[in-house]
Amino acid sequence: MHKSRRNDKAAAAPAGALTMADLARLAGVSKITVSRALSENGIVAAGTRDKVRALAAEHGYKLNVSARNLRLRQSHTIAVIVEMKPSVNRPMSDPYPLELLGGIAQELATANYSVLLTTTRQGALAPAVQAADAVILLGQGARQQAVHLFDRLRLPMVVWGAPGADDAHVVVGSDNRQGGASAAERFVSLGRHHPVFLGDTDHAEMAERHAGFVTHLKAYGIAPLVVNHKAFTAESGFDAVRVLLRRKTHFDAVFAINDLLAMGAVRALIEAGLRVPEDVTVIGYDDIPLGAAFIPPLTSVHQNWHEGGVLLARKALALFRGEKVASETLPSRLVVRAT
Amino acid sequence: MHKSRRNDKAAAAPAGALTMADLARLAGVSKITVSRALSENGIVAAGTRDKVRALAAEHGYKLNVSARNLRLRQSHTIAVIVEMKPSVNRPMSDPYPLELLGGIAQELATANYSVLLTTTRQGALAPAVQAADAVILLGQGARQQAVHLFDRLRLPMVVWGAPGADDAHVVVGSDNRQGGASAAERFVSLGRHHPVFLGDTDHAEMAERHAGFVTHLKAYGIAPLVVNHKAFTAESGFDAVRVLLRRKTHFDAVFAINDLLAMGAVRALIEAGLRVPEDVTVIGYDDIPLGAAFIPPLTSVHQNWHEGGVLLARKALALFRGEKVASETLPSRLVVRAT
DNA sequence: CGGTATCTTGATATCGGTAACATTCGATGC
DNA sequence: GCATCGAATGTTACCGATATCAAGATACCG
Repeated sequence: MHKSRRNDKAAAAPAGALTMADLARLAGVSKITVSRALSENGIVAAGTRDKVRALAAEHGYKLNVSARNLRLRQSHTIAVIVEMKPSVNRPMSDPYPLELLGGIAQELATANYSVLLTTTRQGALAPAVQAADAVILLGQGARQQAVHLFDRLRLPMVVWGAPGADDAHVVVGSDNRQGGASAAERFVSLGRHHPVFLGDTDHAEMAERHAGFVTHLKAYGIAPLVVNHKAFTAESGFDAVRVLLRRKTHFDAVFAINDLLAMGAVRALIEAGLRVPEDVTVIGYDDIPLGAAFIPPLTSVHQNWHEGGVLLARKALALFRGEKVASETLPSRLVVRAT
Repeated sequence: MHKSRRNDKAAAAPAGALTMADLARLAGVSKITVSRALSENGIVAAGTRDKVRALAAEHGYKLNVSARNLRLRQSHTIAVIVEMKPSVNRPMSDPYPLELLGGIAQELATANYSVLLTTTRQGALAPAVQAADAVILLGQGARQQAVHLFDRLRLPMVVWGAPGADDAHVVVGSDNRQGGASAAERFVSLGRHHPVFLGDTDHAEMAERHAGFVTHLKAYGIAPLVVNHKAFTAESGFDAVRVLLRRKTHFDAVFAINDLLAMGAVRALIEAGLRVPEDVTVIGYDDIPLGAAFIPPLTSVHQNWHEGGVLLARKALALFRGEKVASETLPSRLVVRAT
């Protein structure tokens, strides 16, 4: 009554400043009883519980998360660090970070956890990141950064990407090697003997696709022509294939490590008067929506990003709980369409 | 020494359990002195400050954010709610939520704020959301939801979208009306007299684009053919144009409210033997990276999402501080390429 | 040299919850 | 009828930081 706290500052933040103590007074019980009544597994008489809950609802009581986190010594928060590098040769057209994010958010929400989002590019990490229970790292060149962060934060960490030799941290990713193999498999089953691999073999994930592709073909005595290509755009795919055609290279199949490259390739082939897939078969990677809407609809290797996000979240939580967690690779599957 | 706290649970969370009190003991000063030494504007002797800071760095001291937030009665957190509706007719290929998110994260980081990410789709909001200092809402059908949330949370809120009649909350969006007008402008300057509008006029933002487009043309006595179209995919753009061609509709320009639609339209035109842009000019909307990589490169209306994110963040913070904040519309601009 | 102004540091209380232990009270057993 | 048990609730003490007010140390003034 006498404490005119309501007149503080903007009265915005402390507006709903109803605490458990207030609620306890209203209900004629003690703080702890209120706490127990509101908590899921508190041992309270049904009558009291209902009364308290009704009162809480009526007055719009909000639990003070900071207080609880402080007392419980945990944050109920997982930090997600997204590497935002709108690099020249890798347009941010990829919907994948957002899909991963969606999966992560969904899974963590069901576990009653919050997602704290941070992007690199901004200099320092938000201070709250170090308070998180665990960290999930998304991004391409994430590897070195990951180690760096790990040392600095000393937090459980899960990384999205290609599993590497260094197993310093848990990695979740889709099976790029198998993806490459499934493309090879299809070429073989179609009787193609002169396939071309189009992509950047220096990139960790792409290297996996390349390895899977080459290895599988080798079993059939087929050695693909590898066109090492740094850029990831449709235009560069178009150009690459045009160069092949101009040189009169003989090939009857193209596996591009990315749908844009594949679409560019298809366009170049058609423009040169070749038929797709009769003369040359083309397989892309990522199965982006545009590929399905492409004309002709693109055959592509699909990755399940949403599920990847869910998995990342689960592993991060498990890691925090001190459970033993292993890296995991998600299967990818070839979606056969018209090319 | 005697407190074997280290053996708690997984020893993961309380591992770096170095508190200010510990640090104070090490430095031979009191807690509050440590607090002041670490805070930016604390009044402490230079010697003490350096000593404390060195000690903190050496032992990897981490500030307990929960404790500070509790004491300071604020969360230093802004909740971002992303409406994730992987609806059939609106593929999540749009990179825009991620770009907005990037802008928001960047701006908030410089203000030393954290981003708490939540998606709809998950039933209940994370409990931490109500602790946030403000809320930013991203998503298409956000409008009704927004009001609902506003009432429930009683938090300052900023919404991304088209400014509507109801000014219950602050809205940031790009100028769809102007975007539509700039497409019209280009058609006029090219001397096109039979333009087609392709898109869903029921959708708030699209309706704005339509209005701008029609209004601008009207000044020149031109009435476009409006093809009301619910879907947002390339395929549906393709189909829509094919229908027009089959009906022998006469038109020399197409304005699609989305790049995918536009690309589908271009494809249909080319397939029908028409030349783009000589016979029919096509303008898309959003200027997605895919469009630039399209063959031929797509002319499109560009929206500055990153800046939009920054603006959303700024307004959310201002709102929290109790400042007067108005809705704002960002200019969009036509990027002329080959179509 | 006494006294006050300034600078630096400290003791204490507090933010809003929850764990651990204590207490009350009715029910049950013998 | 008395002891015992268990359910329901309360008391107290924290979690780790910071604001407030007070006190000690040092410098400066006439």
